[in-house]
Amino acid sequence: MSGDLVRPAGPGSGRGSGTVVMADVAKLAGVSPMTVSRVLNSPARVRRETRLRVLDAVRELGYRPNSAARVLATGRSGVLGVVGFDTTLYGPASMLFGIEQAARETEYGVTITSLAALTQRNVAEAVDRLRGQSVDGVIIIAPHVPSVDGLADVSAGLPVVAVGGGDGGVIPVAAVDQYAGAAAATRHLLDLGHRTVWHLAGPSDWLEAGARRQAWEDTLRAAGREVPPVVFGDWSPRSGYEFGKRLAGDPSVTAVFTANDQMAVGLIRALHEAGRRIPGDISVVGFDDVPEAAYLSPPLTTVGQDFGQVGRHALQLLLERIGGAPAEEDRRIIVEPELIVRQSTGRPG
Amino acid sequence: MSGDLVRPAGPGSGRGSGTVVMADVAKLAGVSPMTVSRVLNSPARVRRETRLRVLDAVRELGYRPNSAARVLATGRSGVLGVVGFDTTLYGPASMLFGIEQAARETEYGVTITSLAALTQRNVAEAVDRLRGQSVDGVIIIAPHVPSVDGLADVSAGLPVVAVGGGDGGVIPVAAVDQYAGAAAATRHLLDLGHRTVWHLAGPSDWLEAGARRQAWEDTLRAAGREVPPVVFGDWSPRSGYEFGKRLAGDPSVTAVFTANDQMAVGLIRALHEAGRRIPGDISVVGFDDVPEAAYLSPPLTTVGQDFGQVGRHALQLLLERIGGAPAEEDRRIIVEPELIVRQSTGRPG
DNA sequence: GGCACGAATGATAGCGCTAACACACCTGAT
DNA sequence: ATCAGGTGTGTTAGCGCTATCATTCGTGCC
Repeated sequence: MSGDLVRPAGPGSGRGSGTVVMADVAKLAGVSPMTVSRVLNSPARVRRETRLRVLDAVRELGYRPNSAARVLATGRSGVLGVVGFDTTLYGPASMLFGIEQAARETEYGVTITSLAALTQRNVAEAVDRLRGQSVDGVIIIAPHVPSVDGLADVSAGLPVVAVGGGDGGVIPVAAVDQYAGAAAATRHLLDLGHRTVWHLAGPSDWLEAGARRQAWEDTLRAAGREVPPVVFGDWSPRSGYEFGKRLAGDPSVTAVFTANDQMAVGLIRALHEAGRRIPGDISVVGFDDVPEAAYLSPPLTTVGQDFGQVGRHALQLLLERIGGAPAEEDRRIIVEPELIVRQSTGRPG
Repeated sequence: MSGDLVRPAGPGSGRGSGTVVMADVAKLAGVSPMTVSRVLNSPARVRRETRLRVLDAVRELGYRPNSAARVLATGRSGVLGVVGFDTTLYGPASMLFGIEQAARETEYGVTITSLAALTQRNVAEAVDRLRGQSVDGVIIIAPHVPSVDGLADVSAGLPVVAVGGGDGGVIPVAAVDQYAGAAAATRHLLDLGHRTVWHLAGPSDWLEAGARRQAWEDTLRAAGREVPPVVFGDWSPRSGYEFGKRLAGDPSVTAVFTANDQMAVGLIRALHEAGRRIPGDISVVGFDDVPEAAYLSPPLTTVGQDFGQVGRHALQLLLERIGGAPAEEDRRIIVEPELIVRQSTGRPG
């Protein structure tokens, strides 16, 4: 402390009690700062007696290491970035929660950035912003075609994994098997005896929506059934409602599969308003198994996804990468969804 | 790495993962690092011509400032911490989203920490962890009695605001007027002609749940009505369902107010199963106005809260504090909720 | 008893950035 | 010409921590 007449305004400038730094601990414990650092980072390399003395000093002074300084010195931050999109939707929100939970058990912090619009540009920018914050890795919850496209360039040198409906490719992905879930839903309706199944898809540029739509179509085709025209909703109950109003007048419709539960809610509302009974007149299957699904009127048959598990897997993939695992080609973990049959589906007629 | 030649990045956007630092930019622009710093932080102090030259160099090299170094030098991080709890619930999730949205417009980043259990100890620990990450301030979404208690000590020297149902006190609070919302809901039912109103409350240690319960009780008392026994749920549809099964057998029950929409969904399900009609036999009011509320069967009368607005206000309060506004003044911003009458409520009998 | 050898600790030098001051260089008034 | 006062830029010295090497000490060995 030579020129302490002029102190740049550091964190907690002025107040003596405010900032306890490593040197303070070192002095109190009668060791060098380096030893304090070692005690905190690789305790095994310090003699037991010394270590205890240092830890006592840490406790007595209430010392907390300054992470910015640590980052600067090591290049590692202990923080992961998560890029999300519309985190009020049940899926993304659950995903975020799952990741945060999983991260907590590993001593990693989580910084989020959500996007207003999912353009490739935006995603690139978000990743870059996170890079500026020295995150050790990034998880992208952006099950969106344009956003995942060409992500590889963006991530140069920074471990990145995607989560959700990812098509995979260059970056590792943890996801639910959307195709299997949607196929099961469609087959369930056919097995009940419905001649064919209508589908309200999610936005066409969402990967998950695409996979569900494809599975629905393939399943109908494989069974030799007619494939009704697809309609694209926007995940909202309102879009389900509008679709429902359109379908309600068509007596040939006996089964509908919507790409998420919220749209199913809107759909069912419209059908009810039109006097159609569920499942008496029309069967409905959703996707997600939101907490309310079991308690709707009628309780909704749907496809359950374990978001928490996907979050954990995504984290695991990311840690592999951070740990310097070979940038293995096409690494991915797929979680199987589960068809949950409740009372919104039944035999036709 | 200091003496390295700066790879003249190819024509395209930098694929160069080699870290570009300020000195590189300075060299390329033919100025000192300090000038680069100035261009980035207070552009007005640099001559226009120089500034443009520097910005060109920044672009050409794809330079991104290292935030850790900046934090270390300035003591400010440009990152806010958010302490959350069970971010899958609609309220907290919306809150988080609102805050993140608002923060994005101010160039602040957001780091979240969610808690498994809301004890005072945990909250203190979370705040401390965030402090270690040099956040400039903290927003606590923890509408929970024990967690807010004694938060003042924890936050010594660090700006902290609470959001949600906060009772206020030492730390500033942005919140929805829970009391007014619940009072309006209860009064609505009385105005329709119901003799009294039953209530399914939220967990007793949530501040919001307490305020809603109190308003319900006060409103009944003020109207000279009998106050039925309170039952405490856990916000889940299941707890609403169980309450509903209990109430279904009692023909004297004609109106119920549940502390959130999810519980209302469960409640309605149980009543339907018991053959009670809504609102014919029993009227139901929820709280939150989740997106599905308008499309349930029947569409749910509920109390809408503008979480986005609360998030923005919380951020505003926090920025006031960070900007060095005079401390504790029992500062708070209250947002008025809105009763949204739909079809789950009607006249009794 | 002198030597090599490992374990424990200390000294030094940055990580990349910015606050504060120092130093040009330019005006315009004297 | 001379000086005050500005403007634009460079220089220096850290922010708090850790990597690296240097140093000290104890130990075993021939």
